[in-house]
Amino acid sequence: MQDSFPTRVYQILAAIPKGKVATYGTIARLASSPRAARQVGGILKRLPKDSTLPWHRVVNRFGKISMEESNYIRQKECLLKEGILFDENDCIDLTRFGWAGDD
DNA sequence: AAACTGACTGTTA
DNA sequence: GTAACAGCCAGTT
Repeated sequence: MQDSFPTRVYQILAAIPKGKVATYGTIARLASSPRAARQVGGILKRLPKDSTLPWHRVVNRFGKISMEESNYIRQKECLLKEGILFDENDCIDLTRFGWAGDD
């Protein structure tokens, strides 16, 4: 496809199965830029207000939410609501909930 | 157009 | 085992 990077990220985001999470690296890889993990975060941070994309399904490679506290709480709530569980360290078990790009 | 920034990641110290 | 450093690359100013 010829879409620009953010567009690809949006489409990948929309493709994350409910109850799964993707790391920035995974999304970057699927967006054909394996080293642009950072940029994925940059895009999510500046997501358009009218976007209804499941941005909350994106965490860092440790399965940990990587943002300031206010949004952190909001994201965690969303994930819990989708059946994603956090361990005592507030980390998601990526071996269980991590999305490999194939459901 | 050039420079700065960052919701990451992998490697070294 | 934790802490710091450096690449990375696309968005923003």
